[in-house]
Amino acid sequence: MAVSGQPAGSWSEVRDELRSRGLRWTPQRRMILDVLAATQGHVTSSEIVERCRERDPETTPSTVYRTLDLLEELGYLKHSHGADGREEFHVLPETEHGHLTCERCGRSWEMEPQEASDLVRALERSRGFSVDVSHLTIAGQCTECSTRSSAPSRPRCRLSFRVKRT
Amino acid sequence: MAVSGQPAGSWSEVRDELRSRGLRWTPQRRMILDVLAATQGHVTSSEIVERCRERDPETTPSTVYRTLDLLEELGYLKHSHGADGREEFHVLPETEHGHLTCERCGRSWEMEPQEASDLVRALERSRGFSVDVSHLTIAGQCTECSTRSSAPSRPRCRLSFRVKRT
DNA sequence: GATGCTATTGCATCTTGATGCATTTGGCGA
DNA sequence: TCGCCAAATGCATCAAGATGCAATAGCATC
Repeated sequence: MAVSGQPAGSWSEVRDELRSRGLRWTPQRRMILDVLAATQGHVTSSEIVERCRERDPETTPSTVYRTLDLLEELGYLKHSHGADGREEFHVLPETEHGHLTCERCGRSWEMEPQEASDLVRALERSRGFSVDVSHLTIAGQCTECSTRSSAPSRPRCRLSFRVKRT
Repeated sequence: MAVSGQPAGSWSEVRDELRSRGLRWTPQRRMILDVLAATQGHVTSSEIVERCRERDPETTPSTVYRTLDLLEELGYLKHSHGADGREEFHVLPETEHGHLTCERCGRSWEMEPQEASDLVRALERSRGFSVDVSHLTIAGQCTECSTRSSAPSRPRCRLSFRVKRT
């Protein structure tokens, strides 16, 4: 796999890796990579679409989505879920981390892999299941919300999932 | 809160609970509850919409979605995420459980709360965060997929999240 | 039984993406 | 440099929901 810890310069390999797999280096992909290279931390796919549109208003969203999918398959990106619940990409390399989201106030926090390590090990041992921590988003209630009011108030965010149907 | 362990008969309380909160008992809600009462285990919202349509082809999807949201707020339903990744409702009372999903083969398994109890306790202790296990879906790779081929094959399902924007 | 207030419905529209297909175009081989 | 062919793009369309709004209709009261 291509990226395994290099700093941002790794984008320059993408072109070669694509070619070596019989895939193509197109102007659209180049632009999307430029946008990603100028990005750090979390970005939602629609943010990326917007940023591409700033550079080229002709940008087709589906091309962007497909490219993001491809880059994730190749290991240059990872996605998880932001505070607002939408798909969110992590531009690699970045420290792996999961997320906690409060169902009441909607805030979210990053979680070090080690915080979940017991779970990870337990599932590994008992089921041979290896957890993808960076994809993990744990919903629940944060301290503040659980202490603030004990009334069963309405959850502010109802998370739902969608999947790429293949 | 209304439901706290009663068997299916608890649906009959819904009407009264709605009224006591100044909410209304409408034919549409009645039908949706009939559908839910005839349901066990997991159902996706669109399955519920379909079943409602079987009874009354006039059913408006948004009414169903809104009713499901309401019922979840009232504690009669819980949602999480199915193998195909879409929103999935658990008709309560049901044993609380989380889910594991394999990112490669797409299968999923139920997980007893106790399997996650270390994590739950750790987060409770360190952050006061109380995990909503029944909402938890852990992505990763199942034994079979991790042993079957070590090649970094393409993940078959890209999960994404959406949230009710309030 | 009639009335009025307001919760709910139904409709139209929006959003985030996924997908099928015809057309275009990288880029390898000659 | 040219041509070819599969990969990629762009477009149109679909899908699951969310949401704003005007019209409808529960239901508590009289």
